[in-house]
Amino acid sequence: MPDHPHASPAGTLIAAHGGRLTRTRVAVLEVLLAAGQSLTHDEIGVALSRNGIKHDRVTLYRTLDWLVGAGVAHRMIGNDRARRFGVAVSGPHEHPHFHCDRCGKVVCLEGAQPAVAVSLPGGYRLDRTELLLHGVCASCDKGP
Amino acid sequence: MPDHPHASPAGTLIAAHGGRLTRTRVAVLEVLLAAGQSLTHDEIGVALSRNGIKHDRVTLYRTLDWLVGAGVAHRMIGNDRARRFGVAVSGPHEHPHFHCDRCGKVVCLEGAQPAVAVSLPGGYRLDRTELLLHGVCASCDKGP
DNA sequence: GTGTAATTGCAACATAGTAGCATTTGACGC
DNA sequence: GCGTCAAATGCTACTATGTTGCAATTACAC
Repeated sequence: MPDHPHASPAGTLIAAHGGRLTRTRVAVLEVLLAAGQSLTHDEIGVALSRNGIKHDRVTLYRTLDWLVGAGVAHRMIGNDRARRFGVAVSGPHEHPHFHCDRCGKVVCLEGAQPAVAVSLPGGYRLDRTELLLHGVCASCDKGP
Repeated sequence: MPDHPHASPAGTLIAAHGGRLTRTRVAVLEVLLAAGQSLTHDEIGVALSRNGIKHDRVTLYRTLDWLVGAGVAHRMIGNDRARRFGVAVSGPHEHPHFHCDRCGKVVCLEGAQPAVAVSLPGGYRLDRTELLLHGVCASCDKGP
């Protein structure tokens, strides 16, 4: 394992949120940073194993919960009812998502959330809106 | 139990889709029609029991699958990662949904989906967009 | 180095949904 | 009405996803 974990971007990010710097946290965050897209617990677990990081299923869940609580990562629910995690790039999570109906991949779209005007029933209070685009991603569209 | 199941709106709807008219199907569809909002399998199960309809958990899943396959009902995933079912009122499911973050209730909003312009990465193909509004519903906002 | 509270790892539990298969039953022809 | 038969049901058992409790370990402050 690297002997200067504080030097990595992941380590810096964790320290900045007052968390203890542990093997699993650094590794998970590095996976998320490298992925550039949302991943399920399972995909993250596989990536950790590939990187030679021994870990427990529960620890992974708790690590991700901590990352979400610290505002470092965000969580969303896919059509397959599995939660997906990604790094929270810019504060509140106010940008559209694209969900590939073929492979289940979820990517964050860069453009800001377009303002939408919807009439809510009386008494309802709106906190935030989430725009989800469904379709087929580039890699799935090429291959069969 | 009623002795003329074909006479009910639920019975007519089922027959129109070439399905067999069974106790569970009629009862489930009646519950959905009466609800006016999306329900989880569990909520539907409770409603069935209240109506004195004996049923099995698996049968309920399969009944709901059939209803979705026949285009009579639609399915969506809530933040609690449970599937919710509702009657498909108007063909494709192209209207916004409101999700109450307090009680988890999901309601279909009547207004049509506003057109949104989002730039998709190259090679991505868009099928449909889903607009999800998060907030607190009227009944949750009143009571603590 | 030592103390201590945050993390981890394990086992058990919980919830949502699916699969296989024997039994029951709705629809249809008679 | 009565028999036939595939569709639908009701079991049991299983998978997948996620959570809880608790004892052992470990990062960090001193």
